Amino acid sequence: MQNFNEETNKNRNSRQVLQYVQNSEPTTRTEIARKLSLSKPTVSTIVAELVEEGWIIETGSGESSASGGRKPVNLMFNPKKAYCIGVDIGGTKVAVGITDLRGKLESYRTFPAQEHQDDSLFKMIKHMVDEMQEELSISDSQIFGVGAGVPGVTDMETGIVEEAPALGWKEFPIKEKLQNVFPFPVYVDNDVNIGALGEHWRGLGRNKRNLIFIAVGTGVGSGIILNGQLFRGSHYSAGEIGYMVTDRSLAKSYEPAYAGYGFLESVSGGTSIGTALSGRLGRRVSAEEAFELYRAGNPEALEKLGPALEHLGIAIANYVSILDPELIILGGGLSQSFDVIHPVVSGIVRQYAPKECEIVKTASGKEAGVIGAVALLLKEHEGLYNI
Amino acid sequence: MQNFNEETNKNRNSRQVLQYVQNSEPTTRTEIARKLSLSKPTVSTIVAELVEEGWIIETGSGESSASGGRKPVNLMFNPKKAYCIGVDIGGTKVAVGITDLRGKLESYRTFPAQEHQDDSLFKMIKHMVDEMQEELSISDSQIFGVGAGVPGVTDMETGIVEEAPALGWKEFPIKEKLQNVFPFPVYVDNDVNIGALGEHWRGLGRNKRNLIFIAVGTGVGSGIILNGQLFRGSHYSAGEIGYMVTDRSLAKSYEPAYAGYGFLESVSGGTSIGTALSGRLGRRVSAEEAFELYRAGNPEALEKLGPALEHLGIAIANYVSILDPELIILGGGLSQSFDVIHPVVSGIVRQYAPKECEIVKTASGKEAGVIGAVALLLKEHEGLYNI
DNA sequence: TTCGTTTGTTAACTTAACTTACTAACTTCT
DNA sequence: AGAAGTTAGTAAGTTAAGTTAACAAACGAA
Repeated sequence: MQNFNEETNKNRNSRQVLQYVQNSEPTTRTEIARKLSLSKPTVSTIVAELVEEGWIIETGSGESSASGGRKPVNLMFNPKKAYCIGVDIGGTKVAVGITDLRGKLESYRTFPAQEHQDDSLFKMIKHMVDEMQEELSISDSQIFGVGAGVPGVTDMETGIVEEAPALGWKEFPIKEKLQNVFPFPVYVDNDVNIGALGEHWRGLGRNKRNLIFIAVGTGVGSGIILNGQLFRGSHYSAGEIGYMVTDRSLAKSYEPAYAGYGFLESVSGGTSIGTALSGRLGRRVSAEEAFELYRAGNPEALEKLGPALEHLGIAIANYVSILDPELIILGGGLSQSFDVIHPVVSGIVRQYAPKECEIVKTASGKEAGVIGAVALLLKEHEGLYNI
Repeated sequence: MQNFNEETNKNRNSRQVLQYVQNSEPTTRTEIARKLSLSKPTVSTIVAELVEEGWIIETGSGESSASGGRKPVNLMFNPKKAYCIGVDIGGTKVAVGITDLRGKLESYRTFPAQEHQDDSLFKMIKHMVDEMQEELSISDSQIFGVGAGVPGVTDMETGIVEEAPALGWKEFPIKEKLQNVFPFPVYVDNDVNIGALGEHWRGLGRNKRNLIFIAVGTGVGSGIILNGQLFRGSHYSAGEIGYMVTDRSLAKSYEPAYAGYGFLESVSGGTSIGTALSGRLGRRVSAEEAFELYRAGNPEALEKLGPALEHLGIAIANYVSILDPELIILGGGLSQSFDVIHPVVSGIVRQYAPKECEIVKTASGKEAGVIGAVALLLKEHEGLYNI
């Protein structure tokens, strides 16, 4: 029974049990046996092993049922069995954190990205992690692995960043670089995918099978979770909503906001909104300021921002038409102006898409990137433990 | 070892072996053992069972390898172990066929849809199948099951057609109706999903992990295969490309071609193309005729058809931006004018989408619907056999 | 205190892998 | 032609990981 193809049967069952305990705390051996349709002895041996290894903790006995009988032993998942490192590399700052297996942040720190280049960056990351480990007295053997997010198209498997304009990287072997400083398994993906994973694991997308995370900032990008799995596409470029065209006539003459920018981000991205209004008003306006003016009913702002929001709305409606997701989560810098964006976008979705779809603003804070990176690690890592 | 959760381990391995034999004919016990990393004895016992049951046939011995040694016994999959019924219900005609497990059509016949309504339709289908079974001398016990395609939004699980305008159905329990006449497992899905499954199984999409099948006819619809699995969305309405908006300004004023029609099918669907040109020329023109005039360089046709094709191109480019598929297959009535459509569409995709994507015309014939329906049956059926 | 109930364990059995050791069949080298 | 070397497939025995059946432990209530 050693092998049914790379994965032993026992391991499967152990994983199922551990997963069940996680999702149904507190639980008992008998309950597990019933729910997973395994026999009681099987569950007992598996639980014994998991308790031995420290994945599961027996906590006092629970309540016996109405009709009497022996009280069950409560079983709880032990989220401190191991710790995870999450790294969120952004254009301006780098965030590093250590979480437990539940995604609870135990320690977190950031440093400016620009000060360091190439190898010095990774030494700095390692240094931060070492400090945090010391602080929390977590030994290397307790570390499960490293997950990292990068703002650019990334090949999960080779770990090479095809292109990350914000960092000036091209064909950059980030996984290798991280692996050089960390003696743990390393997983890398792009920042929007990480955002989607984070929302699915710990954010508003918990228990949703199909969701889209859209980050509207300088550019517009999105991560797609279908059937509970991140969908990356054939060339790791699924979710490039920034390239969506929402106006045939306009598309013929549009100018990319930056080289390599797509249509949508050129008409609805943060930079474009700012510059468009700046041109109209004759002074430099930031995107936030533009929204502020829009809220105040400034006519120029209404004139310039209105269409930008409509384009975004159409792009999202198109997403709904194609993928029929359960939930769309908006994140990124512009999600601060969700109060302005939401009515326009959801009106357009209702008007044009065949099905409705809830659209919400992300509830995660600054640490979302780090937690998403940890979600990536736990999803991809082929260990006993799995989200 | 009875249960690791609904599915025994043995069954998994049997299925893997059978699948391997199918895809790698002819093969041998030793090769299977190597490729699936199972031991030789294990493979021998599994193969013995499969031969006993008739799934696998031993054909003469093969060639021994370069360095000598005993000649292996060649193993072949037996596609005649069972037969499948495929039903393709269209607005104008109904097609029924019987195929073997490879999807080879053994018998096929059609009849007009309108002549029959409600229960009479299903009696007719059953009658046709009975005739074909007799002709081929296939007993009920050899029938694997029934797959069926319907032109409308269909809930795979309950088997209820939400709405099929072409047939005048609403909340129609088609699975139940078919189950009433057939004593075999029945699976139903909508026609574009079936088209996608057919292309993936026997068409141009073989061995592709991610593909889109787009049917351009009266309306525009699509089926999505991601990671080798049909993606249906949260409300069974994924792939509704007909609702995609490709022009913000135009969308504000467009009139649906029919009630419930989306933007894209209203500007690029077959009916709209015909009527648009009819209006311009002052006489009734069919879509085919419109393409004919376009090929001949007729200025009115260029003026009306050009934008329609561009809208379709943008919709497909948006698809590529979002899903990054490996292949897009065009089908439906208008794919006859692929020579006209392809240059426009692929030019637009190259211009606006972040990655390239091959776009081809379906190579399947009239029987595609029946074969796709069989593909659905084999995908969904939880038997030993699986595509 | 005793009885019914529920939890969890122990013991014996079953299944389906595995390993090791074989036979069978074939090629090639001498 | 016969020996040596190679590869295919089988037989016998072992091991892992389940199963069922029976029982001990713990508890509530009559």
